[in-house]
Amino acid sequence: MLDEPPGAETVGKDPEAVRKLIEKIEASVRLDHADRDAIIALPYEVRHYSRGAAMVVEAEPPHVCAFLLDGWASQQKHTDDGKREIVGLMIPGDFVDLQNIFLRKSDHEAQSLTDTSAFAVPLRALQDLVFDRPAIGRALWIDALVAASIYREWLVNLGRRDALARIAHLLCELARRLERTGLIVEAQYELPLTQEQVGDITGLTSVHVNRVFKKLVSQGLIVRYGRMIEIPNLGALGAAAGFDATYLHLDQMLDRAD
Amino acid sequence: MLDEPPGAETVGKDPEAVRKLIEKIEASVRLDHADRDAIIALPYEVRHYSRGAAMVVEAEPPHVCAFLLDGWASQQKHTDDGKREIVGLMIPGDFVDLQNIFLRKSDHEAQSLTDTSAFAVPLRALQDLVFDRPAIGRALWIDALVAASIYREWLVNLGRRDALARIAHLLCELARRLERTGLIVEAQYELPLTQEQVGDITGLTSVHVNRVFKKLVSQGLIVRYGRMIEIPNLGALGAAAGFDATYLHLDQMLDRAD
DNA sequence: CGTGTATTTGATTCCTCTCAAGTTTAGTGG
DNA sequence: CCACTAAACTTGAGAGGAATCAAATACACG
Repeated sequence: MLDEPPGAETVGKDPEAVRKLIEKIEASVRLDHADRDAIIALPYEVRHYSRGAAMVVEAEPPHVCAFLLDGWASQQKHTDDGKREIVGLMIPGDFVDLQNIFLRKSDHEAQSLTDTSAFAVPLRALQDLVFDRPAIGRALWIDALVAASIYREWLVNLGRRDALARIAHLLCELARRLERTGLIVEAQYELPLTQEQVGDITGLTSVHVNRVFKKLVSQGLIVRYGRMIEIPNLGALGAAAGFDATYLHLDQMLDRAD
Repeated sequence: MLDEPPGAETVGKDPEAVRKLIEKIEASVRLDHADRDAIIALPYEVRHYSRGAAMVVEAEPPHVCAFLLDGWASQQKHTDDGKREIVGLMIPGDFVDLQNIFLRKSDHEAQSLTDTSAFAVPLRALQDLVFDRPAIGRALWIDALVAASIYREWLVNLGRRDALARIAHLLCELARRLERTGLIVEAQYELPLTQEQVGDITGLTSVHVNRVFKKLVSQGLIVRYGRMIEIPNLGALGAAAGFDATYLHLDQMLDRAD
């Protein structure tokens, strides 16, 4: 059905994956039977991507939108002299390419940061769903707008915070986002990013990221076990970061009476 | 009909304003008669805002979405220690608060940078329009997604470019955006921003912005007459900035055959 | 024309980068 | 299962770009 890019392997159907997508959408809007049936009727494939595989290719017309079932992915752009900036992170439960749903070509690329599996839907089918099923359309709007809100907060992070606050802020954000997916256990989570990638997110070099990590550890704000991060006191880390979770719009995820 | 915030003055109806909104939407999608009638039937007010007036208030439930008819506006956020970051710029033809259309409270504030006039529509009416008229819904999706694309490019700007390239990039972007609105005359446009505001966009101090401006002038990349900026050679400035206009998705603005 | 705002300029400091090298970890094949 | 290798992490020294502090000049507005 869909062409298969390198690094991706199609594994076919999986009712469990459909259930996860419905659950995700129902976190922000109320669906009726027709809405759920429309999702169930979506043409789709579950795909596995190996670490580092391209999920969205820049300057190409996007054909597929992927809902992340497992693993992490990133959006990134490059300057003309080859420097990289990671402009977005996607974790399980996020859409990888909703940003391209109505655009003719992608202004960025997306790749998997770990081995990932995703629910891939042809763009055309998703576009139709947005207009045919208003409740689903609203959920996708909300998802895209929250992603934009995160971009705005990252702009503040890069523009107005020093290196320590930037990294602390990133760690706080990930803690709050992973919490919702149940990926936090005893204030710990795995951060599947190299220090170079953390630098590409925060506008720093990997050398400086390393120094800041050590400083965060020495101040007792985090504990590291390999790539596991423990945040013994999220409030303290948040204070160091100037973190305020409003921009994550977590309240959108509760049931809304309208 | 709508409550009037301080600094804003409602001036009532204006058929010319409705025409401009329709024109803007028709730049990206094809509308039929019913679509146009739905826009004409929108409840709205034309409002004037004086320079510095709040157009969107942070943490408050947004009630109105404004389409900018004249003047410039900005989106901004603050760190907990009071530093400001301007995360978005709106020029005539942009929506001021589309980012909040489906969110319960705003994560940022918006204010006018000059005296402005805007076409203000109650959010509820705009939400209904998105679902009742798919063509209009698509146009608003595109607008929101292009705004998000600009956020991504600004992230690259802050994370990976030095001061000179950052400011050069901003000037290139504005040149291309203003061009579409006919606000460029003989490679010149008015930049209604103080150097402090340019610093708030680019993550720099006003002192350093001043020095970079002088450097851009001494290199012949720009000429300044007060707040008029002349770009004698957009290609040269673009090269200094590493500017690539793809992210503005200007091709979305042509007619699309689908 | 006075007054507050914005711009300009200089001197100094410091945060982060760059360059360089060593160490640890993870992955691979014999 | 261990040796080998590449990638990732760590540490140090020195350089540099932008911030900070301070003050003077230019400009807009009532």
